[in-house]
Amino acid sequence: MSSLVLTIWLVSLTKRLVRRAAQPPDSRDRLLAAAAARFAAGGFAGTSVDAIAAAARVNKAMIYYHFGSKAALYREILRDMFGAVAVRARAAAASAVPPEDKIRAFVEAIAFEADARPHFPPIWFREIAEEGRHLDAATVRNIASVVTALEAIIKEGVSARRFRPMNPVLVHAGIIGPLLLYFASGRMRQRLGRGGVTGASRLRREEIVAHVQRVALAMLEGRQS
Amino acid sequence: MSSLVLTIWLVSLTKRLVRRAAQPPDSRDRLLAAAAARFAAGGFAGTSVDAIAAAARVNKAMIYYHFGSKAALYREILRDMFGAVAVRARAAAASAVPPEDKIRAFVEAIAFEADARPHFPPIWFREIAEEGRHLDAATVRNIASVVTALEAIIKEGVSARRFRPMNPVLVHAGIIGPLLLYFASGRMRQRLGRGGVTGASRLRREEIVAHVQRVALAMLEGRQS
DNA sequence: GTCTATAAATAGATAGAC
DNA sequence: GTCTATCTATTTATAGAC
Repeated sequence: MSSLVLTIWLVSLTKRLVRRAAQPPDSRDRLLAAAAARFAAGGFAGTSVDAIAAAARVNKAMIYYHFGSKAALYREILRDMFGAVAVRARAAAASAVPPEDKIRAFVEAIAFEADARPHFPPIWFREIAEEGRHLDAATVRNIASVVTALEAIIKEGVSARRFRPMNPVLVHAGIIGPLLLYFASGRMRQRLGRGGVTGASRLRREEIVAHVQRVALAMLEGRQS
Repeated sequence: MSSLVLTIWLVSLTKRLVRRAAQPPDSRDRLLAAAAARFAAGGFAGTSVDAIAAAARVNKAMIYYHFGSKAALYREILRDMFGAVAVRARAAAASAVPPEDKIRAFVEAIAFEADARPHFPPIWFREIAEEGRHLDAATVRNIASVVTALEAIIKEGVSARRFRPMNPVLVHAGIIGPLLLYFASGRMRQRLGRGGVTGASRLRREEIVAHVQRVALAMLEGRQS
């Protein structure tokens, strides 16, 4: 490697490090993280740009500098969120394992994203309630591809005579519904637990994931009607 | 029946009919109905009192006359909603049928309320996402009693050696999650259906209810690990 | 019970200096 | 890229006439 190239690379690295030292995470990333958390807790309408800027400890005008509008910032979060879920769901469908394991991997994929992006379950719930008013065409395609990935797994299982045919949307609801409910309701469950509901605060992540995996497989393997 | 009683009854009936003719449903009821629909579609923060008043075709000041504030109007809707669900869930648990039928009745109770109050699934989703910020103590008790009713059914089934012991919150999530998702996502499913997702617009109410009933019973009867 | 007018606070967004 | 100051529209809520 020529010393010129090395020098250029060193200079650019130094610049980046200096910038990071001055304002640790990039203001754009800080805004994305803060906005995701605030939108999850308060919804699009319930979250002001002032609140986002304060949570990110960034000047409000930076939202308009980076994203152009509050709505565009929100769309960016939706795109990232559903994009990541779609990638992981497609990966589960494409892996080289038996269909039963693909169903388990699909369930785990949703749970993984709920852990990686805690804003994802509440925001998904809100978007459902809102009838997808904020979703752009690309995001709708991503959501559709999650269901399509599940459909492909089911079809494969049916071809291999291990599953019986089922409406993929029905299976999807049986998986996504309980999982999102669990991940989005942490605080609510604790409140119910203090109110005397047995097992509300005790329910663990591995239990619900295993439960949803068993339920989905039991239905697909069709041991009852 | 004395003619005096008859006359009093006729006069009161006439008064009511005249009032109804002048302003068909009571302005209070119109506001409650309009607010429920708007809060479901837009959330608490996303719905203005102007929008509610316009939808109810009632003057905005009537909201403050009848309810005192936007928040109090919203709480009134939550109280009615969760009160009705709790009553119906407890009725399912208290009926004189075998535990299997009580589970089926519990599922049907949720579905019945989702039909009777279409604002109920989206608003429940929103309250979960919001971590129950708008819920007063009475409403939290009502929600808890829904889970408690389910717990009583499970315990009865366990005593009768027909169910195995299960965390009621887990069973609850498996029932409520898919049901709310189905009832809240009508428009979203149609959009996915147009986007090419198989069976998205085809899925019928009776299918999902029967599915959730079977799933809950399969888990409780414990034919697999 | 119903309505108009308006107060008071907060919202999203922009201009322009640095 | 960052910040201050500010414009404009909208928000919840109330006062007071009818």
